[in-house]
Amino acid sequence: MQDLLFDFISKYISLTDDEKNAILSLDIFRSVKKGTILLKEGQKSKDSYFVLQGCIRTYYVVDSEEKTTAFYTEMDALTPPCVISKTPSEYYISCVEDTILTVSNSDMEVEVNSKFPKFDAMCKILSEELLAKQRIDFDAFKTSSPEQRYMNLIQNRPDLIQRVPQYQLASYLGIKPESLSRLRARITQKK
Amino acid sequence: MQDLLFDFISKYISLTDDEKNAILSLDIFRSVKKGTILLKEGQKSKDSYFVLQGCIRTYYVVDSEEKTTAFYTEMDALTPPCVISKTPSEYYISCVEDTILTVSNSDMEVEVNSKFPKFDAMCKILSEELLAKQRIDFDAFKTSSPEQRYMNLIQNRPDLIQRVPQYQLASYLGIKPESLSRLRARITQKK
DNA sequence: ACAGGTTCTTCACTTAAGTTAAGAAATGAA
DNA sequence: TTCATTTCTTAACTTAAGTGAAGAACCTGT
Repeated sequence: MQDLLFDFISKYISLTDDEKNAILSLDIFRSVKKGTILLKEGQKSKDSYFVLQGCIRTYYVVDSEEKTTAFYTEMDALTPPCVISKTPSEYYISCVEDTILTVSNSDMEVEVNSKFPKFDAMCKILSEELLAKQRIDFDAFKTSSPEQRYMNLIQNRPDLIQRVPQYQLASYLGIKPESLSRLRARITQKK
Repeated sequence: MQDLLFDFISKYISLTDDEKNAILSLDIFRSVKKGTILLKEGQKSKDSYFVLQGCIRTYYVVDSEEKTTAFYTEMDALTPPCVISKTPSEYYISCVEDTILTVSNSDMEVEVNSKFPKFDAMCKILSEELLAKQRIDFDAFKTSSPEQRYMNLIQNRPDLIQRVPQYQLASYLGIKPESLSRLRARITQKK
């Protein structure tokens, strides 16, 4: 399992065995059951996540309605905004499937980064890449209709459509579950 | 003018006079006229921008129609995704108003960052903060209707409504200019 | 001040999303 | 397996956004 993490890291920096052992000694691997809530609205947290297997989602509760804003699957990293801003979380994080992930808190990261400067360099590159990637996702969302967004999803993350409930997908696409249902019917008609 | 830049930097790190002079010697300040296009679709670029005064916008051209996705005003930093991915730009950047900004290319940054490690640290913090901020903006966009988005804009960036043409604001809100016009009429009715 | 262009608003009409409600299908636990 | 709960679909109706077209308001440069 940890090989998945090291494979990912090796795309950015190369680690010595010593460094790998230092990471392993942190005991950051966790296995969590479907439905587990990792973070609640109002909670403070210093934890960042990296998904090795499975799927987690972030959602807000507005007027007692869930609004899913993101899904994180294999090789996705998530540092909740509340960790950066040091304020209570605005949203929930829960497991869509049984999931294996790493949990690292920001104190640990400060320590590892000061011991291994190249790890710090990797984090910088990673967050710059994520910033650019997220910007492009945001732009694509803004400039397209719900139907186009759904088509994009089929193209770019076809697995999500299978592994995630429709009502969660709907708010991820910025619409209601009924609209997603209709939209899907419309598309299969066209073919 | 440069004081604005140093005031901004001082929120993150403190600079010695030597360091300030090193930055000034890079000759990064530019004054650009309204309408100037800083980056075109298809171009490659290594330039990042920091707006000291004025306003610039990013937009895509889809079916010969402009889709504005972001506005950058005083104290906003912009590193286009194409600089990170090292691929041709997908979008345009142009000046909404006469604007004073800094232009720094990624080679320069590598050099400055290796000379002044604390500058590198600032960049890391900045991109993490921007990532979190942008995530929150994206979530807010997804979970609200065009009307709510417009109300949010009045709250959070009232200046934009004054200084930016309506048709650019419309696509920024994810709708057509005609819809924005109606939406505004609807709101003034309600009051 | 004027002409030409750009930008904004309005209208009538079309299309799609929101809402409410009901029932079908799938899932999970006992 | 069965029952209860959750999730998904369908339908009728309401509301708002997209479209096409026209004219008003507003710059901007000469």
